[in-house]
Amino acid sequence: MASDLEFHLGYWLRFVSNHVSHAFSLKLQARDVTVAEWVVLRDLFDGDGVAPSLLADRLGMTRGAISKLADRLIAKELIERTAAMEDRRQQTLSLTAAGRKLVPALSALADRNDAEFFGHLKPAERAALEKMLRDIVRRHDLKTIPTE
Amino acid sequence: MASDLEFHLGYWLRFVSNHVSHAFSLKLQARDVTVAEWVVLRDLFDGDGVAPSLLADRLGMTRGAISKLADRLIAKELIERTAAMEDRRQQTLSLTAAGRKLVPALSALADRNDAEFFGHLKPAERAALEKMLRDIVRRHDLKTIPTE
DNA sequence: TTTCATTAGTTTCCTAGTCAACCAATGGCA
DNA sequence: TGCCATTGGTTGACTAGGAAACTAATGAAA
Repeated sequence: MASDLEFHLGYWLRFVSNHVSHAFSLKLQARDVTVAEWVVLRDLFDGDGVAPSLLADRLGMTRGAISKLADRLIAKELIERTAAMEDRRQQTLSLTAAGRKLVPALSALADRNDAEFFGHLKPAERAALEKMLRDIVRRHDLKTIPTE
Repeated sequence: MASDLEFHLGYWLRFVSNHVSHAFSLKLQARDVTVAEWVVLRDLFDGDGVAPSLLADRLGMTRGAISKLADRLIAKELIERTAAMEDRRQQTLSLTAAGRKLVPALSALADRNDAEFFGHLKPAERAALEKMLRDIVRRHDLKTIPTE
C-alpha cells in the first residue's frame, strides 16, 4: 500500500497541545478568563509594566491582537494602560491590584491542568520533555513574532 | 519574591506547537493549502471515503467546522462529497485524483518542517517525545470531540 | 400510517485572531 | 524651522472556528 504516511511529530504536537489548551480554557472559564488573557496576565506578573509591542514579540502575536486583548483586560479591570510622558507614543501595560491577586489562582488551575495531562510522566520524562521544548525555543529563537 | 510562577508544560507545549504549525503553514501556502486542510487530506489519504462526523471526531473539530472545511476543499477540487444512497442523510468525503496526487507533496513539506524543528533531537529523544505524545493521546482518549 | 424522537449535516451568529491601512508622536536632517 | 522617515499603537475588513438553532431523512411506536 502506498498509504500510511510518515509519522509527523508536528502533527501530534499540535493535536495534544490543542487538547491541553482546550481543557485549560474550560477551567479558566470559571474565572471568566481566556487562555490568551492568562498568558498576558502571567507575563505581566513577573516584570510588570511591559510595552504592548514587547508583549507581542514575546507571545508571538501581532500588535493588533495585543491591542484588542489589552482592551478586554482593561474592561475587566485586570490591567491598566499608562502612557509614557517622555514619549507619548509609548505605553506600558501593568496589572491592577485585582489582576495581581488573580494570577496565583489562575496559576493553580494551570498546575492542575498540567497534572492532568503530564502528571503520569516520570520526573525524568517530564524533565526531558521540558528540556526538549526549551531547546527548540532556544534554537529557533522563538521570541520574535512568528508571522513574517 | 512572590514572582516567578511555576513552569507549566502546557504553556511551552502550546508555544512550541504554535510556532511549528505556523512555520508549516508558511510552507503550505505555496500549495494554497491551510494546516487544517492538510490534516483532512492526510486523514482521507489512508482510509478514503470518510463520514464528516467521523472526521470531526478524529480531528477534534466540530461538525460545523468540518462542513465548511469540506466546502473549501471541494471548491479547490481536492475532495468530493457523495451522499450514501441507502441513507441520504449520510455522506462520505473522499479525495479526488488531484487531491490524492497532492498529499505526498504536502507530506514532504511536513517532513521538512519536522526536520527543521525536531531534526536536532537524537533518535532516542525523538522516540521518547513521540511516545509521550502518543501516551497522552491514549490516556485521555483524545479522539472524541474535545468540546464537551 | 401518522407522529415523534433521533441522527447527519448545515447555517447563523459570535469571538479572536491576522493583515494592512491608518494616525500620532518623535527625531533626524536640509 | 520645516519636512519626512520611523516608530508605537489602533482600526477595519476579513477569516476560521465554536455553539446552538435549524433542516432533512430515518426509524420506531401508537
